[in-house]
Amino acid sequence: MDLDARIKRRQNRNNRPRLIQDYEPLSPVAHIAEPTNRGPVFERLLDHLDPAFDGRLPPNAYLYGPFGAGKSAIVKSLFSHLQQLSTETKSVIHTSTRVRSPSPPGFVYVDLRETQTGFAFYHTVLDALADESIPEHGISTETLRDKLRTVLGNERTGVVVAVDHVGEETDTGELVELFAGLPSNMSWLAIGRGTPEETRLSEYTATSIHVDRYQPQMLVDVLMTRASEGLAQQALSHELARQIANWADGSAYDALAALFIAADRANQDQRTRLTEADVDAAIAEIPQPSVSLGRVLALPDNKQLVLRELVDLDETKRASVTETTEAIASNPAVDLSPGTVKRFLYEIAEIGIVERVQASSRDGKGRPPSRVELRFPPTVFRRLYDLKNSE
DNA sequence: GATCCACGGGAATACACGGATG
DNA sequence: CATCCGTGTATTCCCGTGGATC
Repeated sequence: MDLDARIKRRQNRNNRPRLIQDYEPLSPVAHIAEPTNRGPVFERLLDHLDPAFDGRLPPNAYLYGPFGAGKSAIVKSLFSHLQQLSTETKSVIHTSTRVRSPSPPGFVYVDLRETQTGFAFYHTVLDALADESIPEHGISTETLRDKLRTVLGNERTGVVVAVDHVGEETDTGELVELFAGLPSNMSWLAIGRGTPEETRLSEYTATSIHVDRYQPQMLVDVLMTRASEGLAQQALSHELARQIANWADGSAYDALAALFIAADRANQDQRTRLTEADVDAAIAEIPQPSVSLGRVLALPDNKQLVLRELVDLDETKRASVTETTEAIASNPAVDLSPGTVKRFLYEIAEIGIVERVQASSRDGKGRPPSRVELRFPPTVFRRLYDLKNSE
């Protein structure tokens, strides 16, 4: 928690006891700086990255494990520390008259959820490596790649790129394609869910590191830590945390989503403590299986806008894609043609963020319509979307 | 089959913006 | 400075295909 948050929290205290002090620590897609209880995984990653400390480039590798095991949190945290270290070391070397001390590689983290095209990928990497700002328009992908080659040519040791969420929108073949034609002083750490074999990443990597789901006790710790940062004192009992943890089956994502919804529900009721009914209701709201809100919140703005309207739509307006389209497109807040809204709905369904469910074929002629059902908990999306768009 | 919608791929068009040109 | 050009992205539109009933 940063200082601003601490001060804000003191301010709020004076009004009246507020259950929710801060949504951020409760968010299942926010990663806190130091993930708890993940020491062994850090150690294995550091073993793999060990050559970096001698100024050599580690080979390609693959970190994999189930949904909500903390993979992204671990790598984000680790890479930001390593990058900082790398920058500091380099500046020391620059200002020192003595040479010969090994130059560490650079470390860049790329999330393929936000970086889906080759253009976006090269842009992100380049932006992290170059001091100058990189244009986002009027420049070809090929030019961007050339620039990246040039920058890498000046890197003594090279760069390690963490590529998160391989296998969602971007598969192994596309990953390899992105690195094709780039200098060999660039290696990658892929992160995904599938095993090295089923993703064929074993063909490209020397090392695979597996992350296991959380043990229930670890999840309880995670929940208590987040609750202490985001909620009023004593709002979450140890017993309720245990219930959530047991249900979540090792997924910190699911556990935090449940906590978030339960807290929101209690807050609506003007209570300052969570009850078992809050938790039950929360669990009922989370679809199984569900898709990460990280993916939802990484969609283009207008697609998120369509979803934001969708989650508030009356049940009766959701009977068919056509009806849903009309309801959303007729909203003045949505400046899109009905055709586009419909297109978006189909595309969002195609990638599994909503699911088309065929109506029990009844009256009428022609192909029976289908309605869309959410594959993510609406309460969390609603709050996070509104928070993000109110700033 | 014939007919009626639902779907969804992909072409066409509009757009935003950095850079080049005059 | 005003304008045009090149490029990737967003939006819109078109139309063939899929799947149901009669």
